[in-house]
Amino acid sequence: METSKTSKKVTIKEVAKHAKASMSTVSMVINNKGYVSEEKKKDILHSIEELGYVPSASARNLASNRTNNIGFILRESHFTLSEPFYTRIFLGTEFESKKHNYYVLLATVSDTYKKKIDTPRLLKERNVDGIIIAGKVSGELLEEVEESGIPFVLVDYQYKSYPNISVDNRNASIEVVQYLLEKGHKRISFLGADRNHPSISERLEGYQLAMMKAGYNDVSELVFMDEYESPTLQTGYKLGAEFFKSDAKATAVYCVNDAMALGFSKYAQQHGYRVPEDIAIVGFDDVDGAKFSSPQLTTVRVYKEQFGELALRYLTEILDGTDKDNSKYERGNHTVTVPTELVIRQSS
Amino acid sequence: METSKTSKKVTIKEVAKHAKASMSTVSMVINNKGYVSEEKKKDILHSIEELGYVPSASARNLASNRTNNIGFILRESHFTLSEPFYTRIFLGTEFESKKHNYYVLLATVSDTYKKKIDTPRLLKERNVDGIIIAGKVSGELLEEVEESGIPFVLVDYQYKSYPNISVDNRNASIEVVQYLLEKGHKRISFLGADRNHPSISERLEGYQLAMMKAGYNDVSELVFMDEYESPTLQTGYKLGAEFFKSDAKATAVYCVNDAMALGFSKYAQQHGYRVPEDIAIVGFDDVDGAKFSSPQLTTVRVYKEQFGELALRYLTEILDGTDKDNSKYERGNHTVTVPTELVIRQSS
DNA sequence: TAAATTTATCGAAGCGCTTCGATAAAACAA
DNA sequence: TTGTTTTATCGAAGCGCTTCGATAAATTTA
Repeated sequence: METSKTSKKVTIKEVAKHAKASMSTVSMVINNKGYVSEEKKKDILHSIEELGYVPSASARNLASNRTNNIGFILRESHFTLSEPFYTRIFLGTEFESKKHNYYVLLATVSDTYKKKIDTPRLLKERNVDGIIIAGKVSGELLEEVEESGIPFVLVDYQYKSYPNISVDNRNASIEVVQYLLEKGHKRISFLGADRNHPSISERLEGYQLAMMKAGYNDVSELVFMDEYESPTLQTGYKLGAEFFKSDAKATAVYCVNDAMALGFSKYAQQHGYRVPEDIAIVGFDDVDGAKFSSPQLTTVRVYKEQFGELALRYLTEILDGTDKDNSKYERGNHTVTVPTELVIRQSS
Repeated sequence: METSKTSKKVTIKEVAKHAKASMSTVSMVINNKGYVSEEKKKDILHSIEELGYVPSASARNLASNRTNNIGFILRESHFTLSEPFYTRIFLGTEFESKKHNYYVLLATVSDTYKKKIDTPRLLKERNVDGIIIAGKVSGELLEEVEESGIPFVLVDYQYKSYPNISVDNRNASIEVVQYLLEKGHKRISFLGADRNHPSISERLEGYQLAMMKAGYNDVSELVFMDEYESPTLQTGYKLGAEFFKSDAKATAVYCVNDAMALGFSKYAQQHGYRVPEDIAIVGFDDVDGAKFSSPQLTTVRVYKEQFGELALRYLTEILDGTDKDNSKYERGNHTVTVPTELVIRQSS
């Protein structure tokens, strides 16, 4: 690409003149649609190179009535979490957006979302073609987005039958249990929290399913849930106390996430239990801390970037109307599932 | 605001008709410029409300030759750091951007930036009015941005005499040393790393200055630097070993950041030194971990969100040409300084 | 009181694209 | 061969705004 002599902006008109074509033909080449002969196309492409032409986003947007922006809505507290889970998802979206020529506009919403008052600007101004909503957000917001008519997908959260990208929680749980059974564990506990969170209940279901399949029909005394707490390190620690005081007598614990696993592990070690000799521990998420804990935590890895990528891809498919092929979506037609991987480390 | 009957988009034309004014007058009201009588203004504002008019971003941008976007450039690795330092700065920018009616476009660049190849799309397409660059980035990138002619400011990094927002490192250091002296410490050590990082060398200078003022003219045996390492937990741990083997005999250590402080603290405690009884420790940054460590870390708090806010504000001032009043910028005319706060906890 | 300036309003051009016919040549069918 | 359909190209309208004069009334200045 030659840098043009003057730094004046090159327009499609000049490209057209240079390539001895009409503006419309140039436009067709740029957008790769309509009928253009190979020669003409080559000429035009060449002129574009030569002149260093870059289309003006605003002009295209105005003319085509699209914005080329995707909104990414996230709760503020989720964004600044020290574990960069959602940050990574956002990054994945960012990456993928380049391929599809979208810009991603981030909008954080407060945890106490109020309809009409806190409406993200990008929604109000309709400055996006589609929206990605990550993590659990207020139902009011979801309804507002739906009312707007702007296509959207949820990531790592489910609500009604809105399209969403989710971790394959059930299968991941089954895999964990099977792994633990193969390791020779007879009694495997489940450590959970907040029952309202879809991910948690799905993980529990997967666990129950796998246990049942292995002949354990009643796992109730093996399940430890702090149903009204968030799945944090503290909750894990607390449940650790309950666990060791109970007569669960499990030799392995499957924790609903890494934070809880780390909390549980801390309790265990502080009270003289060796990990994994006395008690094996498996977590979920594969946060950074999992690899650096001692012992290093066996866990289910979730590919966060991929999560964001998939969300964007799914959304663009909806936007481009290439969403026909629902066959590839695994659970029903509104959920896309991202695979996980069991990462075996020292804690099991 | 009434929701219009049909969900068809309301344009400025309809507002004009409704308010019995011309499009140009409506435009002037929206942009708050030119001459418009109070009554007319009221009418127009009323019509805007009534029709639920929201200006089309693309149309304004095309007509006014601005984009209303601000680019935020960040190294990818800085974005996914588990300590959300830059993430918070970004968030601050996001917040402030709402007030100024800008959208923030994030562009992450790889750590091995290659000119022309890795040029962020928003730069190539010139889809921003101004750019914020956070943290240390490749000089090539900086030059490319400069060449583009798009106004920019650096955040938490300095390069040549480009406009930047920085922590007031010198004064913060002085405050730390004075605090420690008042606490009765006679020998105060400094723990640092990577000497090329402007922040680190400034903190060292501040330390030296304050010590000198207190009558300690030669602090060389009190300073521990791993000049070619990054200021990480590991580096802090390593320097801990050096420190206790040396004959610095300091009773307090001022660490260049929290990560190092935590590493140092870990070494100290593992080797039987009590914090703060045997050795007082002060960090820098006030990361989340500082509050949760044991003992809780005394540190210099940096207001990350404010950082981002200031950057955006500074940039908009440049863009709007309201940058005349340089008097408020403290060190020279290209650096804006954000204040810090000493947070006293248990480690000192 | 006349001239100059400020205030108020409007029409129209134009920002740089996309897209909708119109037109015609080339390819295919009947 | 004649009619259809497909391929190729172009001109022009128009997307929704901003902004530049033009015009004129109101206000200030000389």
